[in-house]
Amino acid sequence: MNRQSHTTRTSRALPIALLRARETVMAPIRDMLQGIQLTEQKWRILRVLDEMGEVEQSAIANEACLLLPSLTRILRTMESDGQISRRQGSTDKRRTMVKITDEGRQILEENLATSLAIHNTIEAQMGQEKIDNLLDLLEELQAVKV
Amino acid sequence: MNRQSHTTRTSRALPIALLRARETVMAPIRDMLQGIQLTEQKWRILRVLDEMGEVEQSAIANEACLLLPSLTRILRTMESDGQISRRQGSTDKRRTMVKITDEGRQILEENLATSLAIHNTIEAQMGQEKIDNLLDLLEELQAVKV
DNA sequence: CTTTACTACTTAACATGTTTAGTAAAATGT
DNA sequence: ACATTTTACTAAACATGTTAAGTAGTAAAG
Repeated sequence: MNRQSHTTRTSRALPIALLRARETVMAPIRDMLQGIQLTEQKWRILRVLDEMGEVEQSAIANEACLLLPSLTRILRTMESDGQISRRQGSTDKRRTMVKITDEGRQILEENLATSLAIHNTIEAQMGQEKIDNLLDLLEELQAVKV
Repeated sequence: MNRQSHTTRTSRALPIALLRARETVMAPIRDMLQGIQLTEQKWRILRVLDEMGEVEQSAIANEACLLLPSLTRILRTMESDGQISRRQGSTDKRRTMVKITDEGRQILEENLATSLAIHNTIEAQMGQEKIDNLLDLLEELQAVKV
């Protein structure tokens, strides 16, 4: 009995395929981030905050794919590093409202060129059409109810 | 000046889009794994070993997207739990050859049905054609040189 | 109005991710 | 043969992932 008789090849299993593809894309981004003392997670948080404005932590957790316990710790250091600011919610005092600071926004701007260059390298090899197609499929997969 | 003027929307950024899609797919798989005291990483290792037979650790790390230091620790507990076995390489004594045990294979077999059911749920909602298309694009992205 | 549930976090503990440094074996250069 | 470099890991330190438990504020039910 063949080894693959009872499971799908890992290269055709969605979770592993998504992970491997992501590793390819992240490798050069991680190189960029190492130069500016920022982790992948902090970069994601800055981008989400830049996009969403002032939001509560649960919203960041959802958008940036982080669990609240991780977020609590990460935001603590980002606040003391001056990249984000926090305040208690005015109507609902359970909530902590977070926004990006000018310093945080500056980090994004300083690394925009590198970030775009990485994206362009990938696009040059796969073609814009396929990238768009892939992004559409990923958005659709993300919306599936499981 | 609009907030999105200098960056791509995060939903159209490959790293975040890949991560979010993966979270959707992994959620029910994590539920399954919690019932059998197995982490996502150990599940991935078992699947890779089942597919590849006896291989060195570096090969597992590549295929399962784990770094060697993580793998060292994880395999230590998997060995003591009887899910894998290790031996020193015969020709090259630097290598550690790893293979899945019958007990490890049994874990895969016991959870195959659940794993397939999850895949089928997703396929039912997106359609097989789109899933195949997505997997093709992911394999292609994975092969890009960055 | 009070009790009960629920929500938005925080804390703690342990597993894994990630980087740097170290070790032993193998390959390479001279 | 010898020194040098490379390879395949392992160890340690710190950040993050993940689960379970706890806290305070809010909403719902009676």
